[in-house]
This record gives sequence, C-alpha cells and structure tokens, in this order.
Amino acid sequence: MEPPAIKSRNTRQRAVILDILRQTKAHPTAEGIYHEARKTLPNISLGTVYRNLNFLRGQGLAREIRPHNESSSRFDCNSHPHAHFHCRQCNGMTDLPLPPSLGASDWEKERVSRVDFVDLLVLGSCAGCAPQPGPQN
Amino acid sequence: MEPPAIKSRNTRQRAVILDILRQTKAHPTAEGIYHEARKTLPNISLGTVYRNLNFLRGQGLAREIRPHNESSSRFDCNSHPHAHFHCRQCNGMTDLPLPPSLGASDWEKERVSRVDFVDLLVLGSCAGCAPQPGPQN
DNA sequence: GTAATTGCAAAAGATTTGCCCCATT
DNA sequence: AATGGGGCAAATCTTTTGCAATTAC
Repeated sequence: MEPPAIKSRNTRQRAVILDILRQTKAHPTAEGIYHEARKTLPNISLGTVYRNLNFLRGQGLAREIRPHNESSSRFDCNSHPHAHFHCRQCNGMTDLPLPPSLGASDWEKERVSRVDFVDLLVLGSCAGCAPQPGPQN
Repeated sequence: MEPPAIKSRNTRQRAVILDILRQTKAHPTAEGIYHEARKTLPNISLGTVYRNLNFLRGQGLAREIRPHNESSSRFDCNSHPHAHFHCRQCNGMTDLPLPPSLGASDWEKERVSRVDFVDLLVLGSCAGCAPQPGPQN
C-alpha cells in the first residue's frame, strides 16, 4: 500500500527557498537563505524559512550541517550521500565525496547494530587559502 | 623559546569538571556535567561549567560533539582521534575508532589543501536497541 | 470551503558575558 | 597583593511556536 503521503502545498515561499538551495553551492545558513529569499519575496519571514527548511529536511530534500566554529546550521539540497569540507580560514564549505570505506557498514559489530547515516565533516584549509600544502605550513 | 603558557589556576571547579569527564563514557551535555558537579560542589554555576568546558577545549583536553537530533552539545575528554556513534533510539553515544582511510589525507587535493581535523558522527541503532541487524529491520 | 501555510511577535532553549567578590598563586 | 576564576543574573543568539489572516487546493 502507498505511504500516507503528507499533505503539502506548493507555496511560493517553499519554491523560492528550494530554488535558492538548488542554485548555490555555498551551504548558506537559514539567515542567508532568508536574505536571499527577500530579494524575491520581500515579506517572507525568517520563521517561514525555518519551517520550510525543516519540512524539506523531513522530505529528504534538504540537509542540515552543523559547523564546528559557527553557531548557525548550514543547509544544502544535495541528496546524494556526501561529506563536507569546511575551510577555517575563509569559512567556505564544499561537498566532498564520502570515502567508500564509510559506505559499507564495517563498524564494530559489537556495539553498532545498524547504520542509518554517516555525517563526516573535514576541517582544514582550502586550496585558495593555503596554496602551499604541507604539515604545519 | 617556550610558548606563552596561558596563565590558569587549578580551581576546585575545574578539577571536578575534568574529573567528571574522565570518569564517564556517556558524553554528557553541559547541563549533565553541571548536575553531576553539583553533587560535589553544590554552588557551582552553569556558567562556570560552560567557561571551563571552553577552557578545556582550548587546551585540547575536552572535545565538543554536536549531535544531530539534540539541541545541546555533548562533551568528552578522549584526546585520541576518534569518531562517535549515536544511537537514535536510546540516545547513547559511544566512541568509535576512526577508519584508517580517514587519517591519511587522501582528499581531493584540488580543493583541500590541509586537513586539521576530521569529525565523524555515525547515526544508527546500537546493539542493545536493535538486536537483529539487517537493512530496514 | 477547508486546512495547510504564512507573517508577526513572543517564547524557548542553549550559551555567553558583565560585574563584583573570592580564592589561588 | 595581585588577578584569574567563580557565582549570579542579564544578555545574546538561534530556532521554534501560537495565533489570526491568507491562500493553495
């Protein structure tokens, strides 16, 4: 039988928010999405942005990332499993492929029974910020 | 020459907080540490707990973990690189070894210049909560 | 017409901070 | 005695929520 199919409406606000997410790779915060959305919908409220981000997250259409050194969550709408890289110098965040070894569930079987989700965040410096790679450079 | 050596005092509060972290594997929240500390120091304040956790973090003696489905950070004082597993059923959090492939810096060299820290959080069910492993079980 | 969704503003929750006093050094 | 750190309370910041009005269906 079909899943209960959550009732939802295609509001302009929701479409604009999803569109913003789809057109950026910057992993914006709710506030950032709000400011961007205001360009199209000058009356949209921050609460609506949060509500829609939560809705989209529930639908599997958006993902929330919690940075280490920033107090606000960031969001993206890349639904393929992936990791994130956060440059501590320019604060830029980019997607990273998830290492294959993490896809397989080769975790300690004694304590982990089932893996639902793998959240991997790498902190460091991006190529633009630290042109000469090397330890302690 | 010696590093500037941050001035700090061995207060009873700081010692108690560090002790609590060292004696548990539960990855408690600041609030949890606060309640535990009150058993020894009935007048300790939550602000002091936060200030000390931040201090210890700065010293590399404590680590902050931001769970996915809980609004409060959790803390541990295991200074060896490691990952975390969070059971979504019982909310228990345990340490996990960091897969060796993540220790090496075999990330996309084009965008990542230097890796400082790898934060890996695995979500799922622990053995106690889901005795029969298997997909969608 | 019905009810999901919005805007607004207030509330909630977590963490930080100012200030004055106390305790470690 | 000097000053880092504590207690308390207020402030800050992010996210959630109640409610009346709106709008997609």
